[in-house]
Amino acid sequence: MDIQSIKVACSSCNLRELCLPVGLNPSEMDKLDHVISTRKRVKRGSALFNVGDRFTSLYAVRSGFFKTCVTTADGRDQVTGFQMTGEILGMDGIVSDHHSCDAIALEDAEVCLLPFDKLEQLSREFSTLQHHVHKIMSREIVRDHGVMLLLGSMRAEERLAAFLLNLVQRLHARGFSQSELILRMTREEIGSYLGMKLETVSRTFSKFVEEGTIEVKQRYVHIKDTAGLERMVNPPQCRN
Amino acid sequence: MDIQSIKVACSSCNLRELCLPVGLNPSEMDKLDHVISTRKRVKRGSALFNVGDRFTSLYAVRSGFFKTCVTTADGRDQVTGFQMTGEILGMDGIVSDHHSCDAIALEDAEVCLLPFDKLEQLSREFSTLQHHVHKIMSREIVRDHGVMLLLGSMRAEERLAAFLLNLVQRLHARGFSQSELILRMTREEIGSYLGMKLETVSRTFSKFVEEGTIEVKQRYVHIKDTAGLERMVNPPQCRN
DNA sequence: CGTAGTTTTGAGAGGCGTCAAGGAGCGTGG
DNA sequence: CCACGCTCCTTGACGCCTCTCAAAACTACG
Repeated sequence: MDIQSIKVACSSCNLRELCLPVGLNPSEMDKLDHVISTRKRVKRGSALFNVGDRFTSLYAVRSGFFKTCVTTADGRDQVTGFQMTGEILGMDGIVSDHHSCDAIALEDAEVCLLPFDKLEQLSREFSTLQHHVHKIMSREIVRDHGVMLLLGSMRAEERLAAFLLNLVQRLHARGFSQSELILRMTREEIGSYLGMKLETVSRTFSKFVEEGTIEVKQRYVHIKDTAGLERMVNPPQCRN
Repeated sequence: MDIQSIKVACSSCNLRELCLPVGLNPSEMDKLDHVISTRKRVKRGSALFNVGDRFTSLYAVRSGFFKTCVTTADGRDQVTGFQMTGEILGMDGIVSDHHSCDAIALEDAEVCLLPFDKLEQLSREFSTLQHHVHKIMSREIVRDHGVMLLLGSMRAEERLAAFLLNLVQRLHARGFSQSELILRMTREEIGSYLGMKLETVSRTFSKFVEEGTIEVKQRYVHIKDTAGLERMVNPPQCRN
């Protein structure tokens, strides 16, 4: 059987509570199964799609970890997000029928293809799915606004604290620890996402370690003082 | 007649080439007219919606100028965008049924209400509108990614140059000059959007004036050297 | 014409970037 | 099993860009 086109079904997927099908009833789920039929493997370091690729479908991360990034004419690039299990990729491509960012797998990954024309067609048939698609796009917009806030008005420590808290929170929602995580990206990629240089990321990690807030061993991070990180992001007593 | 609920029609609106109805045929436009029936005036300085307000509809800017901004717990806020004629506001509210940012009119404004349930209903009836709604949301996502790039990897001069170019380009698409504009926002609001302090914004304006790239008189800006600004954003010969 | 809001400009400080060197982890091949 | 090289990470020294604080000028508006 061709590994590139495994037959799959949302209805029997253990991610259905996280992914596209949340909130659908069995009959709706059944219809969705007809739309989502193929998976695709992406090797670590290779692209799910690149800037300029024709947009045909959204992708749901089945396993693995992705980054999306945009690039300037002069070669600087900016990581715009990290996507994990159950999250949806590719919405940037709808507006112009072509992708406007690269999506790179940070570890061997598998995605479910959601052909967009079929998704639209099914959305016209039942409003639950339609509204759900709208919510997913809206969530992305709200998330982006949060990143803009981070980039526009936080300092290095606050950015990294917010980043770590966001990561563990998402991992926790997937059944992982609230206090331990393995970073799937390099310091440079973290820095690109947070608008700082990799040296500053490294120094800030070291500072957190000195303060006893976290433990770090390479990609492994143990958050010893969640409240401490939260205080960094939202200083409680400077409210005016 | 109540000024708060003017009967309106997309089909006879002079913004139909910029706004929601682009690409619809006459019969589709006719259906859209049944959904979009009311306008609302918003005075300069007051809010179209605030964080936490219940989300019921999108808004199309009919006239005037808005900013949207998010706020941290400790009172810092970040302008996430400026919206002008023909642009759509409110998509942040879909995901949680409540708005996650404030939308403030920077000058007396008028918006058309697009009740979202009716918009979804009509979207299910014809795919042109459905796809168009998706495109509008996707465009917002792509725009946000651009802002993230700007905030994450550009210096003050590049940010302001990119900002001015973006503004005139959008104004030009609305029939205004390619080289002259009136800023509707304060230096502080520009700074908040671009992730810099108002003093830095002012200094950077002054620098551009000294270099002869622009003329500035308060809110009035005349771009004398568009190519010069473009060179600032995309340095041509530093490619690797 | 006075007052509040906005903008400009200056001086000084500090956070983060830049440049550079060294170290740790990991896969590959002998 | 160890050596080697590669990538990634850490740490230091220094400099610059931007922030902070402050004062003054300008505009708008009542």
